[in-house]
This record gives sequence, structure tokens and C-alpha cells, in this order.
Amino acid sequence: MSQDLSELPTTSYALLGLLTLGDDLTGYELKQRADRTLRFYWSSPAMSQVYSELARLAQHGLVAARDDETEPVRRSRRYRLTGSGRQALTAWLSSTEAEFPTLKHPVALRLLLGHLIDPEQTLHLLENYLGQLAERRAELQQVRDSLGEAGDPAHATHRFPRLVADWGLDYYGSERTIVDDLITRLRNGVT
Amino acid sequence: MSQDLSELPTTSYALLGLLTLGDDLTGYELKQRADRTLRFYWSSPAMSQVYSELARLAQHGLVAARDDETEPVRRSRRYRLTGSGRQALTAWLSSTEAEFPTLKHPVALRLLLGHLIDPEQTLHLLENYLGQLAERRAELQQVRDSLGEAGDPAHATHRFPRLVADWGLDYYGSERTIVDDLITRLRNGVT
DNA sequence: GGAACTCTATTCCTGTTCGGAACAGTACAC
DNA sequence: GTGTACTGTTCCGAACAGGAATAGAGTTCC
Repeated sequence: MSQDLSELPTTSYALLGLLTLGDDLTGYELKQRADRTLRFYWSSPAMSQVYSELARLAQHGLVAARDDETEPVRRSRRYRLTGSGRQALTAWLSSTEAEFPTLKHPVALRLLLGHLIDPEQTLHLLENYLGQLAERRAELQQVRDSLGEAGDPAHATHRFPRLVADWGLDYYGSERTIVDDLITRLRNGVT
Repeated sequence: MSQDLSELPTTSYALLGLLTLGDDLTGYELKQRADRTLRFYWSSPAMSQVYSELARLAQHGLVAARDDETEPVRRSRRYRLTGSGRQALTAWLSSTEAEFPTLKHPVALRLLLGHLIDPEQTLHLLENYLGQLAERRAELQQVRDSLGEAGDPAHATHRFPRLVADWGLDYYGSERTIVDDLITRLRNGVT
């Protein structure tokens, strides 16, 4: 119930967002959901962070914990979004500006230091990256496929996840093209 | 002189890389250099982190500190890369695999939660992002311009920074195209 | 000449975030 | 029935970010 709104980091709201589907999840399940969707646009928070975040959100009354008593021995808590949780989330969405994306690109960083390494190794670096990229893209494509097609009324709720997934796929595609070109430039010895 | 190599986080090596140009810098200057170049591909470390990182690198003998004694009162330390620093950097580059890039995209995150916000606000979000993107791109273009043209022997050392800057520019360009398309899709009400 | 301001330079503190280890129960295969 | 994988949670330490505090040096400008 606390009204400390906008005091929370973005990750808190990302997790709240994952709970807007109405079901109640354990920390473990929430982490899985994050790995499945959030990971592509926002780094999936660490296990430990999911739990500490849930504890804090519960303290603020934005999620409600329910002890799973099916087994008395088994300690397992399920969390669901509360009314004020949903309210805090929409307030955050409409009242704050989105920051510019942050990119940590180890491949670009290494290419930047290309003068320190063997040219062959640089090429290997980029080709290896192309491989990883294809893998990632395939994973995201699977997610995208599960969201149904545009115009399908059965998946109308998936409209925005679909848009974002398409964004991600296009991004991976453009990254592929760019790296392909870089490899060509390097092979041709263009300085 | 310590041989704990590959025990350091990536940021340490990023900073070492910024010192490969041969000059010796203060923490402050190093942060400025990071803001100018590193920022586009790797989040520029916080001021505080630059200093603590330099202290650690000095402890490991990878950089050498020199007290600036021009003014006895003024405390100011300049750091330069040592031989073992350069060695550690090249060893890291050739012995470890590059991880996959990490993206934290607040705009994509908010679009994902589009069902919670007013459609007009979503459009505003994306258009605002286009503006920020254009700014960023212009900043990077300036950096790119300062690196000279391909084939120019005066800027042969800038070859790799140039490649990476072009990568960044292409990335910003593709991001613009994608967001333009998303805006069109949203306006046309395609689900 | 001094007041206000900006820039260089460093340190400290707090909070966020990540990754892994540890622990424990459950389910399934072999 | 024994290993092995999966579910579920907690704790710890390190990495990382951001801002406040401090302080001298240079510039502006009235």
C-alpha cells in the first residue's frame, strides 16, 4: 500500500509486468517466464534477484504472497499482482520517460582492440558470433511462433508481445547483415 | 606482475584497452575517453568504478601509477599500461570466448506492456525514442568522422575503431527503420 | 578585485545486479 | 533403490551505477 511510487528500479516493474497475466507464480516460475520472454529485451534477472525483488514488492503491497500449504513441510510461496501493484505499474508506465537502451557488446569491444590480435582470430570471433546469433534468433522465433498470427482473435492479447518479438527478430537479422559485411571488409583488407 | 590472469571482469580489460594508445591518463581523463568511445558498445563505467578499477589494476601490476608532482598540494595520479598489462590484455583476447551481447531496452520493455497503456502514449514513446536515436547517431557520427577515411594512411591505426563505429551507425540505422515500421503497424491498427 | 561558475580530480557511500554455492524435496529413469 | 534432473529457496560476495562531498584551478563578468 505504500505510496513510494517511482522509487523502484526498472527491473521491479519488469517483474510486475510479467505478473499482469493474472496467474500467481513462485519465484522459480517467474524466473522461467523471464528467461523465456524478458531475456531478449531486458536481461533476465538472476534467481537471487527475483526472490529479493519479490520480497520487496510484497513489502510494498504490490504483490501478495500466498503460502502453498499443500505440503506442510514444503516451503513454497506463490505471488500474484495486487490492485495497487497494477496501479503502480501503469503509473510508472505513463509518468516516467523511457531511458535510452544500454548495450554491452563484448564482440564489438574485442573488434575495437583488433590491432592487438591476429587477423584470423578476429574473423573467427565474428564468425562465432554469427553462429550464436543464429541460435538466439531461432530461440526467439520459437517464442514468436507461439504468439500466433496477426488478426487471429484467439491471440489478441499477444499483440504487443508479438510486436516486440518481431522487433527482436529484425534486430538479429540486421545484426547478421552488418557482421557479414564486416567480415567481407576484413577479408578484402579494406582498412 | 601477478599471474591471476582471466580473473578480472570484462570492464577491467575494456579499460586496459583504452590505455593501449601509449599515453598515460588520470582516472578523470580515462573516464572521458570511455564516454567518448566505449559508451556506444559497452556501457561507460561509473566514475567511481574507473578509480577502483585502476587501483586494482595497479595492484596487479597491469598499470603503473605515477604521482603527478608538478604541484605538491595537488594530488593527481597518472596511469599507463605496463608490459604485463599489455600481455594480460592480449592473453585475455586470444584465450577467452566472447559472450553474447546484453541488451537492456526500456523502450521494448514498455512496448511489451502496451496493453496497459493508452495507444497514443505508446506512439509517443516510440517517436520519442526515434528522437533520442537520431541524437545518439549524430554523436557517434562525429566520433566516426574524427577517425578518418578508409585508405588514409595517416589514420591506419584507427582501422578497427572505424569498423566498430560503422557497426554502431548501421545498428542505429536499422533500429530507426524497425521503429518506423512498428509505428506504421500501430497506426494502421494491425494487431 | 572578488563572486559565481565550470572544469579537473578523487573518494566515499548506498543501492542494484549478477553468479554461484548450498540446501532440500520431488519425480523419473534405469 | 539409486542416481539424476528438476523444482524451490536462501545466502554470500563481487561487480556495477549514481550521487554526494571535497577541493584546487581556471574563466567570466560585473
